[in-house]
Amino acid sequence: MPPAQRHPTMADVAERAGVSASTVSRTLRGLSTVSPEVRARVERAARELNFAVSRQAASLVTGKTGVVAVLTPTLNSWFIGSAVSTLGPQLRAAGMDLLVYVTPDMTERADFFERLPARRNADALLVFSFDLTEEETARLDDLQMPVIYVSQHAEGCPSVYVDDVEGARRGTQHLLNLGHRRIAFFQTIGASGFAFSSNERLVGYQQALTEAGVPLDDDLVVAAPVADKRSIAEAVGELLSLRDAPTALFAEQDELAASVIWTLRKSRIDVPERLSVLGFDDHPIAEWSDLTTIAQSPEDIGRAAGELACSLVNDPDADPAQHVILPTRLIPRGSTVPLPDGGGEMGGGAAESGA
Amino acid sequence: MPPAQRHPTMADVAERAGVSASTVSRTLRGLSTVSPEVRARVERAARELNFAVSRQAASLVTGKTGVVAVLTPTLNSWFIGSAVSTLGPQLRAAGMDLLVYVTPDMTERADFFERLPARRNADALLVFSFDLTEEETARLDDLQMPVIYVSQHAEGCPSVYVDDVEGARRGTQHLLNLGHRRIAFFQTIGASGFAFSSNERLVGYQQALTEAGVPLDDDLVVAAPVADKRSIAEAVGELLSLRDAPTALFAEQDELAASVIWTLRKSRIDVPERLSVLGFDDHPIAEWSDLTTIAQSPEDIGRAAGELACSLVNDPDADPAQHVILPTRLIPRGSTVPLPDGGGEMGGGAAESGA
DNA sequence: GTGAAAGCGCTAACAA
DNA sequence: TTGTTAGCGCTTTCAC
Repeated sequence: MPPAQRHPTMADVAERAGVSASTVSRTLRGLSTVSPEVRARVERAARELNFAVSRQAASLVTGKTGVVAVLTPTLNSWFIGSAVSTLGPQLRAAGMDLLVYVTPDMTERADFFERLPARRNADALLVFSFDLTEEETARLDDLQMPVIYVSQHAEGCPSVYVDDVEGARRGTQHLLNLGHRRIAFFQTIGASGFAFSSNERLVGYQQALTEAGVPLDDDLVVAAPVADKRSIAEAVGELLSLRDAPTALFAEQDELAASVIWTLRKSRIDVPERLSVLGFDDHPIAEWSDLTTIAQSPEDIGRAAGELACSLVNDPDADPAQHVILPTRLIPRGSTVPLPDGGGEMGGGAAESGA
Repeated sequence: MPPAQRHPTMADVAERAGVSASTVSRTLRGLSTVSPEVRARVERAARELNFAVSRQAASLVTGKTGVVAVLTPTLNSWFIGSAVSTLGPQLRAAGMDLLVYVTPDMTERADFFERLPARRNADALLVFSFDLTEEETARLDDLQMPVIYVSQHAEGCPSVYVDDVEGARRGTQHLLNLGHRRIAFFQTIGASGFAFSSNERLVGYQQALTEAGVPLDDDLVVAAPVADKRSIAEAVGELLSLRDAPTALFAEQDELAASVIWTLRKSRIDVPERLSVLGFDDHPIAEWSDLTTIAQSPEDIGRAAGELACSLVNDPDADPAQHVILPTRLIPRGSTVPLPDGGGEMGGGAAESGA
């Protein structure tokens, strides 16, 4: 019987089952080279002793830690929270643990990059931080382990992200199909570095307009910080006072779109009657605000990232620069309506409503 | 020079610095028994080799993993996300890593409790899951490591939570001070198990009424699931159609309060003119909705939990059943106003507005 | 199919 | 102040 105040070891289990430690190890790892009866004895002994394998000891000899690390500025975000919440069970199913490095400000981040604690304590790193400097990225390149970029494209590195261009294109087409021709685009400024998606979405918007033969107009592209209601109100005001004011507005994110709607309603400007508003993300606020939006699924992204991590860790000849690009999906809600005099849906509309 | 495709070990550093591995170990752990010059040599060698200590190997001999684990049903929640986001840096500062076990559904949770992977892979466990069964709690009691309950009271175990009774009492007093006498209380049903807080808040509400000599009225206490707008609307409808309808409503959580406001406004019932609404939590939606609320700080809770964990791990004679009870704070906003004919603030009001 | 022995990278006790 | 030695709990040859 093992000492009371200590965790039982394989030796304890071995003794109890009347076998050697090697056999216990083989049994518990499910190697088939163990006879059924011995296996049963070992499993019973392990259960009775409440034995759990020590990752620490195992990793010392295998060289694998059984841990996937996540680097993120925060967990308090719809997107990241959802993605990581999916990631956890996903990794667990593959027998891996999830270690989280939260670096809300520059101090913590600098510390992380200086010590890079992940390097010895994880088999792979998922990067949820969007605004890394070149220097930081370079540091990660030396990491001797798979580094996967989430929700951002990283040249030469594995990454997982949604097709922002295509999503924004489809969203803009939806507005075009509703008869809108003067469509504004509202960007965010200085967000926590979603810059990659931001640009892509603008590109998709421009593509759709160009394809439809609608001229681009710089006056229709405005920007403000998501949290700054004042700037948002001003930008919206400027748009509406244009000689040829927009009849629809595509906000780069749902939170921004919701702010716009809130601003407009406060000024007694009806949405969607006076201005159709389209968002991006399908953030919970979109449903609350009855906002038409282009949905991305953080859960799918988390799952894909987890799969990618596992495959890169376990399969030595997995493509080390694999990109997983996930689709988006238009969710029509009440904030976008046909342009009154414009003629309503002009084809393609029926297909969309299935979403 | 160490082989290319492998992490350098202490032996590599030792060789490079011309000392023994023990000296490297001592240096890197900051033990003072190392001469300044040797220390400098070792540190330089370690830096040049890009060396990081392997927790796995160290823990094998020290018996400590350097890891604090968190058990949570999700990370996609304002409260948990904020708390864990604070916890991360906090632990990092104490040299510990943060491991997260996410168990969104019963399957994962059953698996967690069956294997209890935390037992060999962490020094302490923070429990963010609220609705554990007795059996599960018992299992955690055997865990041979500090288990800290967050946002819930656990008899005989260390825990961290806010003073819900006092918060609700103060909130109710705020409404009483505004002249309200018919004050409804809106509970949530079958939430992910915030049952502990829920009951406490009801108690605080009742206490305040009783102290003020206002009779309790069961008709004024209603309940609905947070997400079920239909039930919420019905419950509110019933309240307003009472012969002696309430003039104020205290919703147990901000999200519920926001739903109530939304419902009322939709039915053209003015808030706060017709009904003052008070929430609890200071969830971001409270600011959005201009909701008076009783704030709790998930950041403070996370921080306190981290401190508690560290002290229990490092200080063998720390009180093993310490409770940290944090205060709440009333945040007056636009959703609560004096009762028109009731006479307005009746003292104590000035003190509150400082919040 | 099973056991014995070596050793993963580190720290702790002891010796110098 | 520093080096030597032993060993943490496990996996992995290699015999049998």
